Amino acid sequence: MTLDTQSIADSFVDKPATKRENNRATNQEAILSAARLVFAELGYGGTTVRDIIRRTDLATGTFYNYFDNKEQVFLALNTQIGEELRALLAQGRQQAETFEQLIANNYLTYFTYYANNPQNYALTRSNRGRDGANVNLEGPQVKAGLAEMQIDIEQAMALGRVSKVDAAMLTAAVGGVAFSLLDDMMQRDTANPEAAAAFATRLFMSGISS
Amino acid sequence: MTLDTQSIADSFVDKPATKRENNRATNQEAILSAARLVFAELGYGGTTVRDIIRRTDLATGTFYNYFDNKEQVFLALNTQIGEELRALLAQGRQQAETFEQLIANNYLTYFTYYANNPQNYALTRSNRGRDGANVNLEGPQVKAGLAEMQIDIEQAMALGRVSKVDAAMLTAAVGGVAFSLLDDMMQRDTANPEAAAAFATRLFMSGISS
Amino acid sequence: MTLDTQSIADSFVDKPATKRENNRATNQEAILSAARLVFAELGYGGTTVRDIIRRTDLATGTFYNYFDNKEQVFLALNTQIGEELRALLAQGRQQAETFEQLIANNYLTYFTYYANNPQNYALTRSNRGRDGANVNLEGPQVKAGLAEMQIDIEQAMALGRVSKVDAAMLTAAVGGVAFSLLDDMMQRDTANPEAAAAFATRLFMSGISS
Amino acid sequence: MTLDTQSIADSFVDKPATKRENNRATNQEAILSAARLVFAELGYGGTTVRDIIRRTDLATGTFYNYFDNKEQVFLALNTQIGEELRALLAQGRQQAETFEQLIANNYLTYFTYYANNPQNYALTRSNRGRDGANVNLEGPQVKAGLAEMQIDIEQAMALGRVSKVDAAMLTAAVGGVAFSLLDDMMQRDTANPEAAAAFATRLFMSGISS
DNA sequence: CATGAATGAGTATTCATTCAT
DNA sequence: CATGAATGAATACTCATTCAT
Repeated sequence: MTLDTQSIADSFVDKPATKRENNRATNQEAILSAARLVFAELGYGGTTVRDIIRRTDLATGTFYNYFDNKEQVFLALNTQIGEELRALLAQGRQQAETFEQLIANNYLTYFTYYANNPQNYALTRSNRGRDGANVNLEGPQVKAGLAEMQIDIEQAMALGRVSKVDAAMLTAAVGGVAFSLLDDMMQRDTANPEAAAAFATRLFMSGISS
Repeated sequence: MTLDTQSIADSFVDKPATKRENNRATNQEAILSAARLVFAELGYGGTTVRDIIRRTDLATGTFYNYFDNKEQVFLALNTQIGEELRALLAQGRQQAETFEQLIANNYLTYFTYYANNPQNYALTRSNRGRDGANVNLEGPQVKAGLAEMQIDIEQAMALGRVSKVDAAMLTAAVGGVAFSLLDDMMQRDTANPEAAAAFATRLFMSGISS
Repeated sequence: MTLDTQSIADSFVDKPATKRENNRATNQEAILSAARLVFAELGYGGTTVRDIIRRTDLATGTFYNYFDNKEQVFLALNTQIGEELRALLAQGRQQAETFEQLIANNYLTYFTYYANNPQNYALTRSNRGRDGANVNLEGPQVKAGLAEMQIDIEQAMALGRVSKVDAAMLTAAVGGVAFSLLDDMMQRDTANPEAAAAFATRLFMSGISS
Repeated sequence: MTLDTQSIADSFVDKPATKRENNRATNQEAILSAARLVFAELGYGGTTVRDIIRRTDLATGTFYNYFDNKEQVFLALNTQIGEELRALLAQGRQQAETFEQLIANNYLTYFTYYANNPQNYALTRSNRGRDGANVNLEGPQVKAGLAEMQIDIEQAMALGRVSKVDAAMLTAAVGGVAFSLLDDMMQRDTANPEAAAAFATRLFMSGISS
């Protein structure tokens, strides 16, 4: 976290960060960091702004200098995770030469990411906004990620690397398996991303018939 | 549901309910019905008891003559749907002679049920607040349903009808595909349960490799 | 209790109690009896009409056929105890030939009554009305009892049986000692009305100077 | 109380409170002051937090910035009075050289205190709901005060200044007479603490026999 | 900008009382 | 008269947000 802040500050090379700017970045990061913990613990609905600010050495009013309300912090947090993860996934797809590699890379990346960031897993699982949207399946980041994957899937179909089926359904299925196997993996005593990825890949490549 | 209504109607013929009993049943149903709508619209966390009874011509206090609190109505609603659906699914599995039939029957039953009960779909998609639990994946009814399915899957494996793989993972995958294809189907203009079921079945039987 | 009801019914000799009249007396007594217990347990403020009726096999609505509200039952209960006790006290005073006897008789009667009726003691201690009145010291029954005692005290003074002091103060003091020694006695493991009465009598007759 | 006010005023001179600190003290006092009035009027049970805050120009939520609930304000109020009074009483006993002086000092202090603070008298007379406890006789402050007095009484007995009797009973009697004579005094047109104290003292020293 | 007290709308729940049956 | 469900006013308490310092 210190690293992040540092690097953000460093990027203003020309006009070196004044004390104030530094504080601004620090405070914002402090709020995000506290929010990540609290959302993971109490869930979105159960979390209050005061819960977040309490885990900070800031005052309640200060929160509103950085975010409009609870939803915005939550969004920022999810955007952060989403972008990070989507970048990793896209990279994995680009390096794939076969459809199987594409699938395998993506699952391994996905399961490994959360196995290494259980904090973010908990956050992802705590989702829900006033509108009843399930961020797990419907959050803007997830939608974006699935849309990107669907494009690559369609491309693979066009290239004949995979039999032509309903691309939307296939994408949905890939996502659904990802979510459910992730849950299965995370509630086991020791997470085994490789096993989960292998299972999912085999399923998509050849099914499970005997 | 049609059956229920019918049997209620029948009971008026044989043993006419007193006006009071009648009223009691009517009110209970009114609350449940209103709750179904509101939960679907606002989600579990976003729903207040007042929201529910506002959609009723009953007084606030009356709510508490029927349910202890918001959670209890939600539970009642989900139990109702869950039991109904699980019964249908179990029946479908029992009638299956091959693993493919088992999978196919279940998916068709599942997708058809929600296609015919969009109201219940919306409810199922609304979720829990406080504890961050996602009813879609973790509600007691869903858990029970998946547990039942896992038993049948293990049996199929024991009988050699399907290759032996990690039963928990397979069950999770079956569930994940169900949820994600359901979402995909429901947000299309016209739901096509047969297509979704066929897609899912083929996926599990032979994968999608070209 | 059965005796009471019986005797009330018996008093209508000419027009022997119909089943309904009998029920009316029975129900009223059932409510009073339940109320006595509940008030003693929960205090006046903590008691609800439903608490009372719950200890009865009557329905909520029935309560209002017998009493206007909680306060009225409470009043009825206190009136009952008050009249009973006042009668005993008056009798004791009438039999006294000296002032000492008067004091002694009254204290012994008073302490003995509550020692034998701890239920009523608890009730008496639970007092309070919406107006903040302390029934212990200010309830109408207590006021009446003290007024009666004051008359006898004034008479004793007129007869020269006791030195002339402010009769109101003396009456208040007699009452205050009664209440405080009663509390002291009731919270001991075994109540000793004789000891308490002896102490109080000696105090009023000759003080406690060495 | 005069002293307190004075010292608060003094503190403004030396270390002028910030406007915020000042306001905080003002609000706290406003709540306590309003509570004193309302409790006196409606009794503890009859008082609601809204009743208190309504007599203030503060908002409902503000109450909870200062006190956890109704009970806490009540406690604060009683603690305040109790400590003040107990200090005065203890001082009076320490200055006494004979048992008569001890009794006389205490009664005079007690009656004078309430004669000068009728507001506090009313508060003291208001009482507890839920548990049926009578603050007049059983509040923690009163209990503490009586316990302190009992110790001094036992000491006086040990020193032979007063005949040995049951110390608990004697303490209870002293308390009972204090409460009842206080009530008697306060409901007269003009309170006469000296007369009440003289009466009580004489009673305890030599009784009232002719 | 930071602070943290003040605000007051909002929510769950209770309970005395009424009234149709 | 008995019943017990319906009523809705009332209460305690929370929390997002504002704003004077």
